[in-house]
Amino acid sequence: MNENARPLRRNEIRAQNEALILQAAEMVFAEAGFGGATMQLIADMAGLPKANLHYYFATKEDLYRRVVQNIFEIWLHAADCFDAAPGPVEAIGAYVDAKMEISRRHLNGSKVWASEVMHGAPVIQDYLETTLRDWTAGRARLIQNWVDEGRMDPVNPRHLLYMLWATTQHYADFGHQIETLNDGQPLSDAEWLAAKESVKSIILKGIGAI
Amino acid sequence: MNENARPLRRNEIRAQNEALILQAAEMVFAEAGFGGATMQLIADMAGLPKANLHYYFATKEDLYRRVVQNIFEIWLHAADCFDAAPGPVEAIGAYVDAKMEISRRHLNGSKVWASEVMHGAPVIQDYLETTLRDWTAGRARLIQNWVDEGRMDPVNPRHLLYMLWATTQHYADFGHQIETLNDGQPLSDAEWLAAKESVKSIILKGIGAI
DNA sequence: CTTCACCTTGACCATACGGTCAGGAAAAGA
DNA sequence: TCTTTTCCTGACCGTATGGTCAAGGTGAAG
Repeated sequence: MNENARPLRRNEIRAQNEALILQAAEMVFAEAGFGGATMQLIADMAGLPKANLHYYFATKEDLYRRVVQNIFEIWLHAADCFDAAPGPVEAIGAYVDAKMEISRRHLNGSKVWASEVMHGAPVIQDYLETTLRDWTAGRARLIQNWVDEGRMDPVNPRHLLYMLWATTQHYADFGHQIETLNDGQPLSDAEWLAAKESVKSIILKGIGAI
Repeated sequence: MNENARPLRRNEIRAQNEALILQAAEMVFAEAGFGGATMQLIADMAGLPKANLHYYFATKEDLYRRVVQNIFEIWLHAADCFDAAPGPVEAIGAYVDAKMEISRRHLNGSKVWASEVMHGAPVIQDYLETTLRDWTAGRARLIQNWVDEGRMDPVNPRHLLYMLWATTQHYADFGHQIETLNDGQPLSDAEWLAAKESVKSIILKGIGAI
């Protein structure tokens, strides 16, 4: 797999192979689910012998856990723009943009994440109960402040967050359905833009922020 | 498959066992995914020997297909209220109500459906390309009419439909996450009502229908 | 009662899966 | 150079899975 003539250094080898395996695993887990995924398939996808996977990741669960944690990090990071913004319009607008971009750029990761939660979060339950719970509480308070300041309608902050998650995540998880309804064509750049704008405008108007 | 001349008692046995198996299968497929589900587990859940499952459903795929088709019927049926309504407010309001009820009453079915679509719709791709495509085109036209008549803002009908699907489906598929963020408690009747009203009011206001 | 189609199930089978391991190759360190 | 550490992998193993089957049970039609 290493076409460059230059021999790789130790830490380079490890980093490269782990990344290769994680990428292949993300794809296979997204397409087949945890139960349907096989180490052999991931190995083939990564172009490595199966035994080599077990050298870097002891078990299938370990590998899966790493994939889930990776996407969780990205998912949570999209929240940064939420804090930097001066008001609901900018915050929610930027958040929708960021999450739509995740749905588009990390399609497989998004699916793995959805699958994990859907099956009861067997490996990241603790994250949900700590990191995510804290994050959500903080953002709900922020939204409540905007409500109290009269900058938007008195909506339930949690249900608004769920709506943001749902609408943006949908374009990844149900991307296949959307593509089928789009005459089998993936959404074009323009259509992605239209989707983003549609989501943003309906929600922002819906909560009385514009 | 149905023989009309067959004595009633026999039919009852078959109907009862098929229903039992389908219910158990729906639960196991929802919790473990297609790949993670095992016939043995479904059999145990149904209180029948494994070989008996294979008497009624030749293969795991057959059983899975039946589960998916069942929920698809229910899912599509929720559209009825869409047509009977005189305008966007009533139609979308009733549709959200119906779909939220499905998320609540058919939680496992909803998850199986989501999982099926997420993994590329291996068994119901033809439904997506025929029944669903037709249904969507019809509803999109209806919405466009309302737009043309000035009864709502000029939103993209398809993205509005995706938003309706996403927001309602989310309460099933990500129900575990929502429950975790709700201090580990399932949503109460009041909270389900609040969720429904929240979704309806934000979307209806967001599209300028109220 | 006899017959016959339908239902039931323990035991069994081939396969594929996750995981292991011994031993060799290659880089790093001395 | 020689030694140590890390990396690589074909061959292998125990187990669990989807699926089969033959033998026996059961309701009801004739």
